[in-house]
Amino acid sequence: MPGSKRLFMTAQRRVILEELKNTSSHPTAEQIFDLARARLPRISLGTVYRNLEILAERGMIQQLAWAGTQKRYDGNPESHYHVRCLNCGRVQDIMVEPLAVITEIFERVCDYEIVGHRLEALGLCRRCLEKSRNV
Amino acid sequence: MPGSKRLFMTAQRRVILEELKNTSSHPTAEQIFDLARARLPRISLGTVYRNLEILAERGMIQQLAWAGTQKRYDGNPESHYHVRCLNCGRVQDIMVEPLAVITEIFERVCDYEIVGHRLEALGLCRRCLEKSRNV
DNA sequence: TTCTATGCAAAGCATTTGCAAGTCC
DNA sequence: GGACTTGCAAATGCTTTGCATAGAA
Repeated sequence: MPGSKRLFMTAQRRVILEELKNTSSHPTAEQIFDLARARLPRISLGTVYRNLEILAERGMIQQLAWAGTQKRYDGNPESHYHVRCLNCGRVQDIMVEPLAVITEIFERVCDYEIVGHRLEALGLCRRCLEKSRNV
Repeated sequence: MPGSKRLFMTAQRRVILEELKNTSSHPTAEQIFDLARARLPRISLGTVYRNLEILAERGMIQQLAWAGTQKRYDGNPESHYHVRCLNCGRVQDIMVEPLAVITEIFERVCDYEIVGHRLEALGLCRRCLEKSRNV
């Protein structure tokens, strides 16, 4: 079962966690690797992936994973929504309370016991909108 | 721009489309490949991927990028929601109109132009609920 | 001292692509 | 006939894994 092993707080793990907490850009593993390598030049990409996996498993961070896209990571473990720019791929937080109405509606129309949902909005960020206006 | 080319209805394309329309199981490309190969033994996986891409681009089918590692496909091009059973992994269609309120709310709290969203409910299907009751 | 983690490189997996030959309209 | 597709195989891109060594408690 996940979480049954002891968790050593190595320099690598601490740096990864810190960098993730210090950004709101929902970076990819590669971007986190770059941030971490600036502080620990010998850290490897494999270590970054391994730690991101472990930290997500323990609920210390969030993994934003949709098939067909690169995974992104969020230092905020609280559940919240995101918007993704279809043009540049940027992901940002949405400051909205979880929508209970979704659970209510879904429970009414199917015979599942609904325990949650994953919702991500798709759109165009202001930067990309402006760029396309100036073509 | 997508859709500017003529679209030939080859045997491969027809079979892929038919198999997708005939199932409600939201198969992966590989599963569609197996279904198609039963009818066209020489079809290649690359052709399946290419056609799924083209058909989705033209709005004839849907590409579902859910949590997980593989994309899934839906022969129903109308946008609709899905529930996933956390226990057995089954995915089923939800017969609900797209919730416009989601777009409204998201547009109010961020400066993106929202063009859509992906929403997947998570829960336990009746079969799994009954099984757990009988333990 | 023991269990856990790291670096490195190789492997894995889903998907995409180049190309010559074939097919559709 | 010309545009579009196919099969095949190689390439790509992201992620995971094996293994010997290093580090944490």
